[in-house]
Amino acid sequence: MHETLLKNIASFIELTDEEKEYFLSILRPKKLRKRQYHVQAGDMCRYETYVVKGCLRQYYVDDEGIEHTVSFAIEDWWTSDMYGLITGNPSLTNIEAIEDSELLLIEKNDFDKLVLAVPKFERLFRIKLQRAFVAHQRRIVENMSMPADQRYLNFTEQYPSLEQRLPLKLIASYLGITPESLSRIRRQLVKGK
Amino acid sequence: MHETLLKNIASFIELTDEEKEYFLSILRPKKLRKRQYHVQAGDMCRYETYVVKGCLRQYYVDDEGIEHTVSFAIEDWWTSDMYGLITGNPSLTNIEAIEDSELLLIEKNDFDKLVLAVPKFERLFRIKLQRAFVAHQRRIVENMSMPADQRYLNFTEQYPSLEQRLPLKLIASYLGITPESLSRIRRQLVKGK
DNA sequence: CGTCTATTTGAATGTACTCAAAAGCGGTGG
DNA sequence: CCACCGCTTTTGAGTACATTCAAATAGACG
Repeated sequence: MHETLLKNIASFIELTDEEKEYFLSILRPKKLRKRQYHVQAGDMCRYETYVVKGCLRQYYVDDEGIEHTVSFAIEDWWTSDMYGLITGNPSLTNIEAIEDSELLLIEKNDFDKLVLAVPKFERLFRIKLQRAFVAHQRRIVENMSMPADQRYLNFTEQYPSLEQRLPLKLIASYLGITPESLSRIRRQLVKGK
Repeated sequence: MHETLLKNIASFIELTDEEKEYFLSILRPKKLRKRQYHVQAGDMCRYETYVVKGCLRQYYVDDEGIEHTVSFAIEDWWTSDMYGLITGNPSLTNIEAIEDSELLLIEKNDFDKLVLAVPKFERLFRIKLQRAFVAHQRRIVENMSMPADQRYLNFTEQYPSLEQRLPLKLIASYLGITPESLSRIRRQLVKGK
């Protein structure tokens, strides 16, 4: 059960059978239908989420009602409303299923106990956060330094599987452009070939 | 010695005297003159950096030679080229002193030993990285959803001390706009009052 | 099949950019 | 202490990329 998750973890830290069992015991499964919310802005989000199957999208809705995609999460990725999780405040973002999805949740309380009991998990998440840190910085710099067409090309290179699975509209909202613009960019790229 | 740093740490974790001593023993002081590089793109950056005094700027230079400020670090902040640090590859960014500065460095090797020996430090950095994660997401969303003038206002609210200390040019390169644009934005804001 | 949403296309608009030049400011050396 | 030099900031004019608004087309789903 949950081999992919354990394998993922094993690439960072080595666990005893006992620790594995403990870890697995705090996971709570959850299923979502396409278009269903996992977290809504205003909710208390008190868990980390691991995606077993499917695809989630985290997005922020601005004052004008425009959706800005913060992140996607597909199989073997983690997601959460980190803001809500660490501050205890209501979430600022929505997380919804783009496809029928199967998740594993770790409640904040269980998470806190886990990392205290088994510091290797503290390590695991520290390392994962460092990687996210780098990815975030990269995204920030790319958004500042590159025109939209190049950002789109980077996206398709970096996440080819996402490119396939996602509607244009959502990719546009991740890249920070309008669907119309992305449509035009794609046309130009096809023509250019 | 290094009371501010210890106080900062104490707000996250409690250390024994022995642990404090161990921690302090691995810190390496470094002084920089204004305009001096701390890290240059292409260097191996093998340390975390804590700013005792002064101000650093981390920036990326794109293909067209334009500088994009990734982060600032003033007193009691940490900085590093996280990419170089975790991959072992040469840095992609430059870190330079904007003012005469005093730093404390933790070598990667020492850091790795530290967090293994004292998991509380693993915890400390995990928590700090979570906060950085939230700050990064916020910056990404703001860059996507707000016009430049509002982003500037947010910056002045969020970092009033930085606003005072930094030349316009550097703030512009952090906000992802040209110095000319920021100059015009400031004029508009003064007029608007 | 019909409805609803996503995508494409067009035309007009706007925000921020580039290029160029002037004014302001700070540091350095005579 | 002042004059000069270099860098920063301001201002102007023209431009470009992406946007908005509107409408047509295509696709998905019941």
